[in-house]
This record gives sequence, C-alpha cells and structure tokens, in this order.
Amino acid sequence: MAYSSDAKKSQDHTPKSHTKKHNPRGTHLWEFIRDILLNPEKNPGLIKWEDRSEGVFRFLKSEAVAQLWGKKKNNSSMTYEKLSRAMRYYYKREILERVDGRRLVYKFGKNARGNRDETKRQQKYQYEGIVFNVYVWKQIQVRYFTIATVNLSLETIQGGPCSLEGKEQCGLNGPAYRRNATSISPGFGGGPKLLLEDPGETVLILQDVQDEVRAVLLLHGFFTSSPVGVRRKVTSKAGNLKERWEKLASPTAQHLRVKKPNTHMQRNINAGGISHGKGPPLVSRALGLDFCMLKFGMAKDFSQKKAVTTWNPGCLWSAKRLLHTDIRKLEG
DNA sequence: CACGGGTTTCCTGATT
DNA sequence: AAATCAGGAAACCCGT
Repeated sequence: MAYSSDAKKSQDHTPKSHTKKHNPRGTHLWEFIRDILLNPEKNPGLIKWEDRSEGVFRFLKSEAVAQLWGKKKNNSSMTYEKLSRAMRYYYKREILERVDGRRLVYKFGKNARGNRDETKRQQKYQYEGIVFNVYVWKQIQVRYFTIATVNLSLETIQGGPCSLEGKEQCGLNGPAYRRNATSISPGFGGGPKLLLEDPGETVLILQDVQDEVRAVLLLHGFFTSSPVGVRRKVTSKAGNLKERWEKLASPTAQHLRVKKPNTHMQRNINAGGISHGKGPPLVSRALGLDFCMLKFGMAKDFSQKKAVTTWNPGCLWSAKRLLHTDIRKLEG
C-alpha cells in the first residue's frame, strides 16, 4: 500500500504564456528525455544516442535518470521501474516505438514532434521590406544546418552546410557551392544570411535577394519549445565561414541541385529528389529525428509585401534521408 | 464537481 | 538472481 501522498501542493511557477494543452510541470516525460539527449552539458552519461538520425537512444544510468525525472516532478520516489511504465505507454501513442530485444533502448516515434496547433502558429511570418523573417522556435537547438537557395527561373541552386554554435552569423553561400554566377548572390556581402543573434533564437534573413528566389533551410536539431515570432534588423556582416564550409563540405548541395525544369512559382519543384509541394503550411518539429526543413519563398514583386511561402512536411523525411550521411558525419 | 490526459503506483508474469 | 520488459488496473494531479 502506501499512500505516499503528502508533499503535493503548490505548483509554483506559472509564467504567463498560456500553458498549452495538458502539460503538467511544463514538460512531458518524453520531452524531458529528449532534452537530456540534447544537452551534453546536462547529460553526464545518463542517456546516449544509439542512432540519432533514427531517434534511437539508450539509458546508461536508468535510475539516475529516474531520479532526475522525479526531481523535476517533485517526486523523490521515482524509479526507473515507474518511469519505464510511462515510457511504455508512449508506444500506443507512437511517441515512442518499440525496440525489442534491447534493454534500456527506446526509439522516438513519429508523434514525438509538434502538433497541428503549433503548425498553425508557425504560419505567421513577417515581411518587412526585403527582410524576410521566418518564424522559428525559440531555444531551437540547431547544431548544423544546410541552406540551399534556388533560383527557379534559372533552375539553379546553391547552398551548403554550415554549423551553428551559439551566436554566429553565417553567410549562406560559400564559395564552394556557387554553381551559377547568376543565381543568388555570393554569401559574403549582400547575399542571404542566416543570422543567429541569440543562442535561443534563430532568425532567417534574406536581403538583396532576386526575384523568384526560393530557399530551403534544413535545420538539424531539436526544437525544444513553442514557436515564437521574431523580428530583426538586417545586419550585414560577412562572417568568415570559408574554413567551416570547407570543413563541413558535403554532397548535400549537390543533392539539392534542381534537376527538373520548373519556372512556375506555384508548381512544385524537385530538388534532388526532394519534393517541394504546395501542401498545407507546416513546419514540423522533428524530435528524436533531428531536423526540420523549412521552405520559403519570396514574392516576385517585393512591393506586394507578401511572401510566397510554402511548407511541406513531406520535405522532412526525404530531406532526412538525403542528409542522413551528412548528419552522421557531422555528429561524428 | 466531472472529466480527460498524462503519468504514477503496484503488481503478476515473462525475458534477459 | 537481479534488472528489465509488458501491460492491466487504478490512483493521482492538474487544467478545463
């Protein structure tokens, strides 16, 4: 028996933001696990990725994790036994997938991601002059990202991998991936830029882009909280990424090359096997599976003050496959 | 107060 | 043998 009840009472913090659905204490178990996996600093060998791109991980110190979970829930009697029961309940909801035969090993499932509500919120974006701010999630933990800009009219594409680590500004187009002199400008100077002003904020800024330009942003990482709109001034400051580019050079950009002629803005384009459809706006949170692909575009006529934006969840997985090897290489 | 989601507890019965 | 895995049941917590 044991009515261990007792120390249950005040639920202190209640920031302000309308706590989403049911989310006691702000975090669900699977999110808690995810966060540990994402924060090497806070993960003293507690849980380890078995196959990050597949979302497979293993508990190294099951009881320690349980204690940590219990601490978060103000429950000192938490044990792995109990925590694991909760984990098993995730199978049915497909937040976790069963990994049999392997003790202490779990795998994130397809529902270990965002939901429709977040998606809708994500649709909001701001367009200011020629600055295009894409809504992203705060506290996004992007480790690496790949940018590919596509000039539909010229059927060219350029882009390449970069790494993000805290506050850094990165030019998108490095010399290594300039494929066509007439496509989007070179990275350093007036070209598109991905600017990370705060560790917890990611702002995508395009400036001096040409007409009929679309870009693809692949973010490898986990999104740890709700999307938040951000707005920033354009700051042009060439970041020296040459070294980084060379270091991270991968076949990604080549894969992303547009193969199929397509000059119609509204038509789908196919970039190296990735289908960019016109489906409903959607930016997915790919927890346990490393990344989200954002596709955005800009109106031909800037005076319209309207951006042509499309988000396609389908891009996620094909892109995931595409970048699978890159991610592994980068993750070491 | 009722109700539902998300655990938390407990437990019996396998597996490793 | 100890640690886990599997789930069913039911109690809890908490937000609506």
